[in-house]
Amino acid sequence: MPRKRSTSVTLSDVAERAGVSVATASKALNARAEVAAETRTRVLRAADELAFQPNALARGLISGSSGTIGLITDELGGRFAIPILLGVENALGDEQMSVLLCDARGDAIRRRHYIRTLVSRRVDGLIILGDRNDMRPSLTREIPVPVVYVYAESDDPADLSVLADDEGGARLAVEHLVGTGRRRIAHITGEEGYRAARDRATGCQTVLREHGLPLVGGAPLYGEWTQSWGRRAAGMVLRTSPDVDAFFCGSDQIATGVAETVRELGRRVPEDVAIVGYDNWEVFAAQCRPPLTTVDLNLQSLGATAVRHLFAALNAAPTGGAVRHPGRLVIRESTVAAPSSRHPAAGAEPGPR
Amino acid sequence: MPRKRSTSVTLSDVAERAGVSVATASKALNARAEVAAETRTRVLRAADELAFQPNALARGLISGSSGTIGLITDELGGRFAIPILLGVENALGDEQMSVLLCDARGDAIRRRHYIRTLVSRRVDGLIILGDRNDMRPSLTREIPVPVVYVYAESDDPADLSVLADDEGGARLAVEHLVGTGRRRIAHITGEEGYRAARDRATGCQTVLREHGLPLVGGAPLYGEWTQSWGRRAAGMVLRTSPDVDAFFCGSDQIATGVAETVRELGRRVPEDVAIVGYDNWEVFAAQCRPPLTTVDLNLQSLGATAVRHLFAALNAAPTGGAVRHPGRLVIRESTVAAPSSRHPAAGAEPGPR
DNA sequence: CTGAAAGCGCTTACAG
DNA sequence: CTGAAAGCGCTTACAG
Repeated sequence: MPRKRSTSVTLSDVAERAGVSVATASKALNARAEVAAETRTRVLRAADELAFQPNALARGLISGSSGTIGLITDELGGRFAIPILLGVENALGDEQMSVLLCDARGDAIRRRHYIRTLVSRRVDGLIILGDRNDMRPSLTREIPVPVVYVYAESDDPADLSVLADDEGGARLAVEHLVGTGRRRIAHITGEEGYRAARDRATGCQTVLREHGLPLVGGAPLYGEWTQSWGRRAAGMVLRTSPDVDAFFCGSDQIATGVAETVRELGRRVPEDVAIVGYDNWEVFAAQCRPPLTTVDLNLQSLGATAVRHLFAALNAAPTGGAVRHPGRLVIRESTVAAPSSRHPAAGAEPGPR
Repeated sequence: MPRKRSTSVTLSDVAERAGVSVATASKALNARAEVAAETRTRVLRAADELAFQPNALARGLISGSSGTIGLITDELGGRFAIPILLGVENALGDEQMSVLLCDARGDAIRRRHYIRTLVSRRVDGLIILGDRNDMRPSLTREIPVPVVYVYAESDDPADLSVLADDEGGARLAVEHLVGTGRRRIAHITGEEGYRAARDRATGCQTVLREHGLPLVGGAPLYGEWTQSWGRRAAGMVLRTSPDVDAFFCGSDQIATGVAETVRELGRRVPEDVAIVGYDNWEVFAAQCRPPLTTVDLNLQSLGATAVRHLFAALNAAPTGGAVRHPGRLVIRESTVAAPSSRHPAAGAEPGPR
């Protein structure tokens, strides 16, 4: 419990210094029309000299709105929460809103506790940020303010959920592969338990079917979201289907592992085998040998979209349903040879700086 | 601007339903002593039935304290902010405090704006979270509440800064290498402009000097914080100093690159060459071939420490100075051969699941 | 043990 | 154009 705060400058301090009433001071500072220009200047100067900062708590009490949004995350540590969070925070800043951050760590008790706290703090709305694109139980019933689910879908169709468009992202990737002449494409991805993995596989298979192409190996290779799974799976595919000419991978980590094995088994990327990752996680995608073509989920803009929907719900009747936010393809050298590659031999490392 | 909120349940609703005054209701809910047990039960039941949540804004107005802490980050996207943030958020939760999160994106204008906003919201204290351990200008003068700097040091010695102990971390790493018999140690690290890089180099060189050992190559190899720099630098060292028997790296990313090159040039890790990373960034450290021994900065507990110091400052006269938070060594197979390594040949990949 | 009253810092009709 | 008054939802001396 903090010690009693040193009293800060208050509106009546400003009013006194400007020689007006607090009512007039308030109007002057809030740029209401009915204040004489000269009076306003005086008040503004006084406020400035005293470094007056209006008490947002008092304002909130009156307006019934705190100017804050609660953001409850499942797992901040994951690699999806942060970009989304950044998009949310940025979009809220434009609206003079602040974000109260709570990390529930995937614990239902904690989540409940945080919801109570945030309601008590009179947040104007709530964003529930999931750690995977999957379905999850609605929490809206216990929350008296508008709620938007992000990177997780509420199981109540009356709730609004903003999701990454995994099927669409996979389409972009595989269409790119087909468009650059690949015909023997395999799909190595993460755990089948993730809807994201299944949706990407669906998008991949749909495109192949549209082009009358087979999926090498006959089925997606589900496994783990790790480089080591990428290495192993690539080894299996290269052994059983040596004519494979492209890998579409469920993540950049997997793609990095795939690239290592392809390289070690003596195939050239992209000349012999193309590789596409997913996530555009720079530390992997840009540092892979060669750098990875990959799908960027546009997570920041997904976060901003969520905020836009939340504001719509604050101002009007909320709408439900799932919004799929599109990704984009980032093309690097793992699918298309660099314009001026001096040494076609693998292993050429770019120079410093 | 949100629409006028649907009026929420208020203390007088509770009081009315319980048949008491708001004053009594307040006392009952706050567990003050001077309330009859029977009255309290009645009030609590009424509050429960109405799902009453006290208005934190009103409470804050009275107490002069909002029960929130402002957290201003430089770059949430970096890999250090999140673990620290988690530690901070968790420690604050234990104290019933919420965190208002603002990402300044390294922009001084934004930072100023956020400081004003947070002061206006009457945060009880502020945490300034840097994106590198370096020195930076103090902001304390413009902030009327206690401030703690984390993962960045204020240039005003009267301010309190909590930093990662990079020199100590490097000592742990190099002492481990020396202790396991390495004598020809090289140091490959990131940009010299980072104090973290320089401090780690200092720690490394100090330990070597204490043991009368040379630094292979004569000086630390400063470069970039990337795998590709690790690959290049390792190639250089192996060419010019083929008797090198260990690499201490400034990051796990660099170490990953080093491991790749060492492997490709036919040396075994750890038999011929040991590698130590820095950061314990799991997606790199655990997925490296072989998994990396590395220094964990204990960032979560660093965040908790910062909160502890902030609370001390809230309750008493603040103290200044820089606190160095210790890291710890995480030992994996890049320095010590696994107990039962069946195939000493490189490339053995662990099984699935 | 209970309740009426004052007040936290501000805004907003409403008189003047 | 300005200011006195009421009120946002709560807590806290202070009477009773």
